[in-house]
Amino acid sequence: MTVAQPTGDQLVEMLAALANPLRLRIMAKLAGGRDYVSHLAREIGISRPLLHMHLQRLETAGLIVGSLELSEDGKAMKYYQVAEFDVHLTASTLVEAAETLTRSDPVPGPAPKETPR
Amino acid sequence: MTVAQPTGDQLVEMLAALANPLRLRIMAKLAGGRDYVSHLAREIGISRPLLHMHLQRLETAGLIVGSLELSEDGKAMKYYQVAEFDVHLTASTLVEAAETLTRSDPVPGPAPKETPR
DNA sequence: TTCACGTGTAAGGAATTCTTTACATGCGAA
DNA sequence: TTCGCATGTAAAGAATTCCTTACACGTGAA
Repeated sequence: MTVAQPTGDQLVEMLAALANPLRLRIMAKLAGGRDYVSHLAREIGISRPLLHMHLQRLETAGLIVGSLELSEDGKAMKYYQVAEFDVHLTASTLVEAAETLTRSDPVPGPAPKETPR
Repeated sequence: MTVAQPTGDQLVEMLAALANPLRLRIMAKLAGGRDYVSHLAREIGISRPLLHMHLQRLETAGLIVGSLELSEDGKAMKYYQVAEFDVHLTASTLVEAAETLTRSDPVPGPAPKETPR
């Protein structure tokens, strides 16, 4: 599935996933070809659990896809590869995205008032 | 100045700035026309100090531009408006961005080793 | 059996980010 | 002078995110 114009929530998740130097490098590495977790961790020079966490974040955001495969010598290998995506960031695309925001922050309730001194 | 293909560090900063529902709404609001801080805070329904911080984050990222102006009745008004930007997110653009990453995380030093049990 | 290498995940602390509260300034109008 | 509305910022707590350490399991080869 190709992500082009995601909803506001999806966009926020994607951007948050990409807004990290480490994850950006991970994406770049994977863009050069699929790889499995342990090997990729050594490539990049970080611990496997840490990479694992970042991979999850990227996968949840729909930026990469993982598949568990069995190597010839019987080992379980988890391969990841970049998903297809093409996101355009522009004032107008942000407006569209903001319209479909459901989550979180600004509670539509009463505006917090600033205590006048 | 129009931002099109920012450096890795700049991109991370921009994405981090946009990866927040509140700031996305702020961008969307400002895309509909420039506004000053207090008014915008009421519009969106958040406290002014909070908005102030988010605006700073957006401005630092180069996504908005602020200008302090004097209203006719002598009040200092800080107007913000969206900057021009056009960022394309694709596997290949990420690769380019990652090449110019200077900051932070993965220390090029020795890879942290996982204690074998 | 032990070692090397693959997987996953939980627990804890460090570091950031987000948010509120509170105080500071300045100007015009009542 | 006081009030309303504009600005900015500091301090403190809550909530997240990031990272390390440590444990779990499984398989093939020595």
